[in-house]
Amino acid sequence: MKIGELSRATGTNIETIRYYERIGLLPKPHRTVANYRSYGDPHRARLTFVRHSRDLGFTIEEIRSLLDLSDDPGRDCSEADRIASRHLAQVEDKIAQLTLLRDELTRIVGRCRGGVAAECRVIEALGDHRHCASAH
Amino acid sequence: MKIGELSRATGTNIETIRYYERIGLLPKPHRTVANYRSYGDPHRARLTFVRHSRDLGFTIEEIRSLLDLSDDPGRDCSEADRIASRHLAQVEDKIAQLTLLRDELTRIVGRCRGGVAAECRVIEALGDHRHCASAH
DNA sequence: ATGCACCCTGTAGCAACTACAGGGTCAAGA
DNA sequence: TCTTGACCCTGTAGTTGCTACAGGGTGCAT
Ligand SMILES: [Zn+2]
Ligand SMILES: [Zn+2]
Ligand SMILES: [Zn+2]
Ligand SMILES: [Zn+2]
Repeated sequence: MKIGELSRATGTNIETIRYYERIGLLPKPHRTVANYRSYGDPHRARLTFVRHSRDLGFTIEEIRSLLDLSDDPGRDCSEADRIASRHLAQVEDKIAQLTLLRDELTRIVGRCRGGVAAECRVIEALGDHRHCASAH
Repeated sequence: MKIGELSRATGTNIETIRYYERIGLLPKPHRTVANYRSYGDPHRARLTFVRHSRDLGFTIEEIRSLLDLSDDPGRDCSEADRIASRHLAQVEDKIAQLTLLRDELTRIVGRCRGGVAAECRVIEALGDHRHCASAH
């Protein structure tokens, strides 16, 4: 399989595939006589794993650890669990933080009654955190 | 006021202040004979506006527009409202997306029963989106 | 005079890509 | 046979919003 096919098969940008190879996340594939990259099913599976993990918000370094783990089938899987749990906690933190932000923004947006910038409550609120109802 | 004082007064890293000046978000301040930056209250207010807007998640370009608006007090403020509303909508989208992610991660993390990597349900789930209950 | 805190410029690094520029390869159609 | 177009290659630079130096200068106290 050439890089364009792998790209279509996994929904990954070609440049991204080459990027993953450069940073050592994907192994270097064989080359054809024309120096084209040539991939097999294990490459496809690995890239699918990477893309899916990225879609779930894992960082490249986390994915690197997860791949190391899955390359070593006899190892204890508790590290995978730890990485995923920590990531879940981060997502929960982020949701909490964005929820505060949303509430504050809702309040700010709701204050504008139209008119000129000098009297705009949105601009006023942005200039002074003391108008805010919570930390953020 | 020297840059260190402005930094403490606004809770902004010194390097960040110089960065904002470089990209034209803050005006160039006067310099002392020793070539030190010298700030006044309007600078402090502007930087406070910038930091608070950043804390609320606005991008630098959005802040640039908001500052342009507040520099021109007679202008109609509807653009400020539009920028803030659009940002609010983006935050809401992000929350929705992260909530889906959280649910999926919760499901994935809950599947691990310990054991070796070869049989780990977490690693299995990361490798195949078909194990997922929703899009993400 | 010497130490220390502070300031200066300019450049490079971070994450995770994305977008070229400038070239090579290959199969199909006129 | 020639050419067109789709594909591939490498290498580098851009994106966002900072942050971290390196290598120097300034100002005040001891
Ligand atoms: Zn308004
Ligand atoms: Zn606030
Ligand atoms: Zn497991
Ligand atoms: Zn999935």
